[in-house]
Amino acid sequence: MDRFVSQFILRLDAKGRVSVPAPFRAVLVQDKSEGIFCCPAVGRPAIEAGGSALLTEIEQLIASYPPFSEERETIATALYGTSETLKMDGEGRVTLSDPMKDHAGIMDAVAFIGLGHKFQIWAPDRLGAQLSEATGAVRRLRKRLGAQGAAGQPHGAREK
Amino acid sequence: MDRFVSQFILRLDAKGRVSVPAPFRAVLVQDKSEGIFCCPAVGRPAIEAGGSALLTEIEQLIASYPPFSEERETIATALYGTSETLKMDGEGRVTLSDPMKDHAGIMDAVAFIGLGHKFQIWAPDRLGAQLSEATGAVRRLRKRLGAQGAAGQPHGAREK
DNA sequence: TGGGATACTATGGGCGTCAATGGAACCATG
DNA sequence: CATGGTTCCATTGACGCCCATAGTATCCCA
Repeated sequence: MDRFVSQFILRLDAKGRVSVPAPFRAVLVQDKSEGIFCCPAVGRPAIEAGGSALLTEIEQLIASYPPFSEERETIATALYGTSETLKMDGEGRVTLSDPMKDHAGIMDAVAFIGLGHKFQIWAPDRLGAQLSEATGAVRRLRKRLGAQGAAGQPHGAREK
Repeated sequence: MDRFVSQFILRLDAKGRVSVPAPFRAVLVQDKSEGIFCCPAVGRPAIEAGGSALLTEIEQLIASYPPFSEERETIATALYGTSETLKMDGEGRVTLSDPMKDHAGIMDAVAFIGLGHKFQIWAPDRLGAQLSEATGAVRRLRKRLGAQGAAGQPHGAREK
């Protein structure tokens, strides 16, 4: 298990703490991540979170812009400036900051959803809407790829 | 034996567990899969399941989109987010999650159907309708091809 | 070729462990 | 002294793990 998969709904307790799903913790420890790196998701009411893999991805995104360029400064500020590193307590719980909860619209429960090398944190009801929209997009994608008929896979699958 | 073939009807016990067919388990162990990776089939009341081959397939699809792109986020959310890795107990049984059972309409029994490098899990009654439809599709396909070859899996066999 | 023994699969149930959650004690800080 | 944050402990409920049973197919040997 070296990827973040599946989704989990967890509740916040009275002190605003929430348990990180055990499978996710397992991925993080083998990633050698002390804490959880996270930042607001651009264009979505969600929080990007993950270990060093996510950090590397962000670094590469920033590095793709020329040094000292306007865009690079803007991107770097938006991502690094709003990011935080949460640390887990002995029971594997973290406390989300108010700006984060505000960005995602999180009240008393959160949904963790795995995205492979990273994961996102949503307000459960908003994630539901996003998910149905996303599955619809995948269905359209499959149709466009010509994978319709009996149980084919999305890419290829031509009889010869 | 390195492919999933044939179909099996198994019952769920009181705790919601179901035995994975022994022939399928044999394929999974030589695939070095810890658990069974599975996700809802798009557009069908069924569950896609398999080992690392299925995971690789999804991974490649997602990797074909640039990081942080809108499409990639959407696809990853729909595929990774709705998937899970079931792990088998000592007797080769797994427990399907409620969302999965709900998606496939599974109540007290399931049908495993082999699809080569992966397999699907259906509610037995719904699979019957799907199968007759599929055989009809194959018949039409053969007619078009001149009624020779291509009588096997709908998505073509992979040479190894 | 037939009968018995054997191996294995599917299924049922009990028990222990771990994760999620709540709450209390303890330290730092103003 | 008050307050907020952090660490530690306790409960409960689910899940994983183990053993038991039955039915079936296979194999071996007479």
